[in-house]
Amino acid sequence: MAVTIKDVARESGVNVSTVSRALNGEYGVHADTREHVVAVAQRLKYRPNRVARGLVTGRSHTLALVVSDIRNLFFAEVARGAEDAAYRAGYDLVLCNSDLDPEKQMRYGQSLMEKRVDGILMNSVAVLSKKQQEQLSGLGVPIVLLNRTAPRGVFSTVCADNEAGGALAAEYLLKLGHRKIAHLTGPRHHGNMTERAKGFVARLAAARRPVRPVLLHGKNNFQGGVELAQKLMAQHPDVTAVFAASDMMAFGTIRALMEAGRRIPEDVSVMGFDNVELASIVHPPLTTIHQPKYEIGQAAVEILLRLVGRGEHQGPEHRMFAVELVERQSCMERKA
Amino acid sequence: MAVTIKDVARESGVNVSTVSRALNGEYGVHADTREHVVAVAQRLKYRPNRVARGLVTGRSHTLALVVSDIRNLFFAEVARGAEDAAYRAGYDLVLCNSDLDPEKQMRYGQSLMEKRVDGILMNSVAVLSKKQQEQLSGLGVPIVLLNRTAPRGVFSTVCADNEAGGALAAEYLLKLGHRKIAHLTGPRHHGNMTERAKGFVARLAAARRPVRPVLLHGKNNFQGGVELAQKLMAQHPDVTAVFAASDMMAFGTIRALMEAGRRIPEDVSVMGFDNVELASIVHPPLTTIHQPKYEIGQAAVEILLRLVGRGEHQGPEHRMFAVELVERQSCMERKA
DNA sequence: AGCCTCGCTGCAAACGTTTCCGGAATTTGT
DNA sequence: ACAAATTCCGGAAACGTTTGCAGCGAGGCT
Repeated sequence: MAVTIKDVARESGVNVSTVSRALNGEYGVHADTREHVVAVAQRLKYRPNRVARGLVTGRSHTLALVVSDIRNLFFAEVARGAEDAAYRAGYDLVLCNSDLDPEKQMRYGQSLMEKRVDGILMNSVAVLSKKQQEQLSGLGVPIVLLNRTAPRGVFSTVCADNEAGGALAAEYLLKLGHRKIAHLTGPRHHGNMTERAKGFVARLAAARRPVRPVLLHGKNNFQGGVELAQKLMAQHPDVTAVFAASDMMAFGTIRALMEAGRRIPEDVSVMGFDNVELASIVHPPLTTIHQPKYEIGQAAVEILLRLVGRGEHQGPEHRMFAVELVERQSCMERKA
Repeated sequence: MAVTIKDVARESGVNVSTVSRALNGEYGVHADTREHVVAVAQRLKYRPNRVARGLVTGRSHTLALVVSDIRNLFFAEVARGAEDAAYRAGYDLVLCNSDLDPEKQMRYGQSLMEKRVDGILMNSVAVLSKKQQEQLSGLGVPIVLLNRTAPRGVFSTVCADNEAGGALAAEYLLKLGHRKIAHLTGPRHHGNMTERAKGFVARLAAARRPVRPVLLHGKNNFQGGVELAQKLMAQHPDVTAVFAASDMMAFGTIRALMEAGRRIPEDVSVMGFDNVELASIVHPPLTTIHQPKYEIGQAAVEILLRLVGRGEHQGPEHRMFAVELVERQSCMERKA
């Protein structure tokens, strides 16, 4: 059915090896024959079978992206950055949704291994046991993580400066005069969010008049924000500012607060983290910490590509992106 | 390095063909030997090389999803549905972002072909020329489209009942007593949106007192909504209701209208289409037409799987999902 | 003029599977 | 007990490439 390299060889009167060399731009083939061969190949509409090629070369020219859920705006943005970079390099990207389920994550690892993907881009290995992590790193395929909680030295990482972001938020809220402050964050041991919390409380503690925020853990999505905000109002009705660990959580808290009759930002200031597109759309427009999501995805595959380039993965690489505060209308000075 | 089927064969004292049969659950191998072989395979942690398998079977157990942009919430949701279905069937999904660029779309087609993907899930072929469409369908791989504008009989399709959705919107606005109505839609010849418009104007025309809406074309995103709304206010300041062809466009129009001092829904009612998660989050919560995005993705790969099952693609399949109106707070009765 | 080198090409092995085919061993039928 | 049918297994080809090796002719060097 499909036209193979043999057809091209027969049609152009040379050996398949010559065809291969001619088409792959290798040295050692006469200009004339090369020209002739490519002409024939074009005429026959020859398309090399990459599966066969992969079998002998050992590379599949495929990368994988394992995230918890592509519907999460953050990951969608990362995915786009990653895919663009992969496309430019002639690689393609298989998408996996793990829901942070350890079992699913390991199954993906195995399956991707069997497919001989050249590299894996992974959300996080925080939910995995030490043994599972070793199993993953022992797969022999370079892995870059989107946070840096993992044991250094084994996985590469690329992420935003979450800790600095948390500090930025703290500074801003402090500057506005807030003293009763809450931080609503994701599950315990969530890599990136843990760092945000760390930077946040550290900076608050380092203030001239230190403040200790109330800290609540919950789900990292809209509903989680709603629930935590309700809990917060019940337990600490006097807080005047809340920093949510993601924009989606911030949207949820805003919703819950407004439904309870609080005005944003007059009664309580709310900050997010991520700066997803909707942060500027929603009302009130959300003050948040921007992290370069697209660039993170892009950088991750660049690292991956470099790693597959030099065969046995040498030292892992690490890259961290700066974050910045983007001020909108969800925060204001504490009323005197 | 990696353990192959030969290692398993040697270690368990049988031929590779027997190992293959034992592991793949084929008939014709004694229960005892099978048991022994799988035990050895497990001990050696044997993982079959799917590339090699793919070479001989001709199937890669890989599907592809090509959408314009995964950051579009609609596609993210579709992608998740598709990936879940693929995962269950042991397939994986490669992600492609076409930006609706014809050249990029064709390059993806070629590349996916070379990788021998078993099926392709594609956003739309509306931007492709007739010749390009034929080229795609001639690739020999089943393709299912996410709209039904394509020449029937060649591609399979799955989509929501866009036309009915448009009609639903019209009915609702009519019921609320609106007479000055606008429809803000995407580019001309955008498959799904064209149908929405069709259903919308048809239903308005069929009313007891027919109304002819003003129709504006623009970009299908937030910014497009903003621009069209501004244009609308300049040209037709008297409209009391606008139906945007997507939620993102609706968000944009709401933003533009509010910035111009119009109140939603008191001064003008706004409807969307899609019912993305944020439709309920935003203020005011958006009245919109719900379409089952996750299920669409899911159904699409189910069709694909069926198609690859029966070798030469028989007749293409078509599937259409019902839509429904979800009423929130962005619309109200026209003031008397 | 002979030898070496070098550029070009063909041959064949290899990558790791699946699967067709045939043979041996075992069971069934009469 | 013998032919026939059946079950189980090994040999080998095939899938479509890449690539190491060797051959061969031509040209440059001494």
